[in-house]
Amino acid sequence: MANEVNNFQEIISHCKEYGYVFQSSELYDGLSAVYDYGQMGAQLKKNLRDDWWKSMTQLHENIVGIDAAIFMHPTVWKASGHVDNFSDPMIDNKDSNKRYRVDHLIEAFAETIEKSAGDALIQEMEQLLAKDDFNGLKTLIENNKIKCSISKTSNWTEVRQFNLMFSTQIGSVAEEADTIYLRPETAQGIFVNFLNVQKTGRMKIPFGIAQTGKAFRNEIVARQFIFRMREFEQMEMQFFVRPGTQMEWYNYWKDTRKKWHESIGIPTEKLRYHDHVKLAHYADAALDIEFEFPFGWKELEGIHSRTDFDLSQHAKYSKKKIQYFDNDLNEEGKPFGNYTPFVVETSVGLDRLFLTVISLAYQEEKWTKEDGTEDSRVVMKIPAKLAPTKLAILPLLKKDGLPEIATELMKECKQHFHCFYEEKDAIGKRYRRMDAIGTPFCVTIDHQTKEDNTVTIRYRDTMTQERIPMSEVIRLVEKACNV
RNA sequence: GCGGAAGUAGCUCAUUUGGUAGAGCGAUAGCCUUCCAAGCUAUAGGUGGCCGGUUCGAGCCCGGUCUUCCGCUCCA
Repeated sequence: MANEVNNFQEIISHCKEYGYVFQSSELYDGLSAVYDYGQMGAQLKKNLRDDWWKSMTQLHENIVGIDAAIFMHPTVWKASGHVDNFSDPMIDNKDSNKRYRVDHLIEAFAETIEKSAGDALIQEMEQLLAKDDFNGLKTLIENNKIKCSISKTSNWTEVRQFNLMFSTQIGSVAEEADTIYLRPETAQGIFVNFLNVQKTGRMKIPFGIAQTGKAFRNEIVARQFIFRMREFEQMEMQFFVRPGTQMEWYNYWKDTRKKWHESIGIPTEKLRYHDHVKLAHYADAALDIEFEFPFGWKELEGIHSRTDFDLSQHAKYSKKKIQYFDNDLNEEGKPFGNYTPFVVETSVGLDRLFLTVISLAYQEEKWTKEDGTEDSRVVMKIPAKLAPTKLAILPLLKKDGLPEIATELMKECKQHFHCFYEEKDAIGKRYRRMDAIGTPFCVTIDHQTKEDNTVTIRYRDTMTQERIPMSEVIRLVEKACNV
């Protein structure tokens, strides 16, 4: 099986051709950086999500799952810092491609001119900023002939507000300024439910809350297929720990999460850690688990030690006490008592994980047949436990009672896992179609089946086949899919 | 967001200087077939990304727009 190719463009085409990923609203020319999952993709994505969910909740007694709403009280985003930190008007210089915050640009200029004129300028700027008068700000910059410090030109774009968060209005009347944001991260839904879950679930620290769900970011540049989308799905878990033990848990999750990625078939050499040098305002340690995508090493999952920043902020903004009473005894034999727990977060992008699996699975194979002619196939070597369809049931011929036997087997197998039945076209063609969508097993019903109830099972990855009793099919497939 | 390039059937492409679109593969239906994209027959599928302009006439020229790709920039 030589000449394996792994080209990103081909992967994208293949995803479309076989019903994995479509561009959103393609009928209307598409919507930039938004994608839909097709009939195959939706199932693969669900299988990934289910495996993660199981690994977090079912396999950890001290982690529970929730499903928080996308809409949240607007104050949540003030407390989290999202409103204040990421909504400043910006302007670009077209010659240097340098982007400036408008207020910084004007303030810097004001310091270079006479003080009274500078003060007047800043006062004018603040009035315009308060009114969100972007045209006025542009005019102000032009009238003062403010130049870019790099290109020394005044060739500016329009002033724009780069707001990370999408917003809409709640209620039937928009006038109340009840602006609601689509969450830019799922984490806050966990933090605001910390007390609910801890009390009703009688959770003892350390414990975790897991959640999967959509998040929305109005990215300025969103490219590279489903790697960076405006609407995407996160799978994350916030682990609440006693202050001072966060590094211990940070290291535990760093290790545990990488092992999980390996458990779904990602080779170790394609994964690496990347420690953050510059930390976000809430973190005391952070790293990415990176995967070597076809376009380079990129973040797949983030592990952040978020300290008590989030819970403290929500306590402050809600004016409610968000603490935990720890009855465990410390070295002096006294309870640890009340404290605000620290948080270690694991946050993986489900769409990125999907892309990871797809780009590892996609392979073009070429070989020389026994008669000397060339042959080839495109195969998706998706691990059996993740594959959207587990088994194809194929009568060798469309007559002699073979379809009847195959249909009976189909009826039985579909109770256990996703199957696909096909009697059209030559057997080789059907095998290739199953290769293309990543079905790991095909069983073929032939004339011998009528004699002794055996079938041939054909393995996707090796293209080899063997004869097994028909009664063994379900057990064999289930075993392979639950590894 | 800035600069550059591209857009014709599901896919890959053709259509000599403007004269209202074709092929291969694929798909669907049938025939034939005893295990890796075989063969035969038939059918479906395009207002040439979209809008406008020039022209007697535009897939082809011009403008705008949308989407994609490449480079730069950004990514809490």
